[in-house]
Amino acid sequence: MHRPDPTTDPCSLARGLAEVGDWWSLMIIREAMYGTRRFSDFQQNLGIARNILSDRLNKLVERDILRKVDAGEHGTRFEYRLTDKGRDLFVVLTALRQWADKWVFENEPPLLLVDRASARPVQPLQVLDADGQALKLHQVAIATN
Amino acid sequence: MHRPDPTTDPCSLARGLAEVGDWWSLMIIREAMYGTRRFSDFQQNLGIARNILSDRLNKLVERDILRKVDAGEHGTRFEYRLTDKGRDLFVVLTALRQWADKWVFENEPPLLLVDRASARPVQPLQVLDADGQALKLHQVAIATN
DNA sequence: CAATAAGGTTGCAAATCACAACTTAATTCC
DNA sequence: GGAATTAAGTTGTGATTTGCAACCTTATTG
Repeated sequence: MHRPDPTTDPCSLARGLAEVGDWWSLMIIREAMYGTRRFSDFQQNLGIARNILSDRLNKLVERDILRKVDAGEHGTRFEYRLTDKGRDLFVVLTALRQWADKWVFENEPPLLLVDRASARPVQPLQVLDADGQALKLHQVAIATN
Repeated sequence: MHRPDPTTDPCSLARGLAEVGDWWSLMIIREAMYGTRRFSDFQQNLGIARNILSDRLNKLVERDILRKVDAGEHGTRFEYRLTDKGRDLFVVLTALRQWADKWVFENEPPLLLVDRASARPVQPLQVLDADGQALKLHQVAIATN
């Protein structure tokens, strides 16, 4: 990927993509959100090659999205857990999930994201203005900070 | 990318990723949201190789995220425009943008997404339950539909 | 004390990507 | 009205990244 150096790109979208915008990274993050923590479990649940998994886990740890924790006292078993930064990707993954629910499955998704307490589906995400009004693409602009 | 065949994966996240989860595809979609429509303009604004751009544009058209429109009557000039499906990715890109604003730029993003009418920044996206209460990752579950 | 499991690393073949050059058709320039 | 330029690609070639399988090392288990 010889794209414009993301570490100097002023667009946060590009910077975000550079950190997590990769098939396996996102699948690992999804899996972590489902509760997976161990190398072997990621490997089996995702069917990913071990070297690729190793590489992605290291990168995600580098970027402070996962934390590598010693599990079992002897330094031979580890857990990879989401950091706050990683956990915050929940909104992003939810947005993509909802998009695909709507457009790929045409509103008949086989799996549904629900509120654990009430078992009712979560609301569709919306971009809101400062007064809480939903905004469409053509109603927004990019301003310099 | 030898990942589990996304066309049969019941997880909409995986299906969504298979459609747009690629650096260049997302940058093209971002660019399209900024108003870019022509092959040459995408090429120059993104600094992407022409064959890769050609490939990604074709795939995005295939997937009904962009529409290829004849501009100028003679079939030699074209425009690539977002479809409704493509435009709906606005929420996804906004979620990622906000995440990077917060975590990569540490709340000092150089560029800001604002409401065009009031020039005030848009609200941070939140996953809400059916009653409008914000939900955290650990409060949700996946249910079969 | 041999076998298995966890968590990797290494080597190699296959797929993907980037860059540059070429193509074709229309338009503008002189 | 011929020459140069622009739009929108396609093709070829080499570099990079990926995937798969095999190997390694340090516990634990039987």
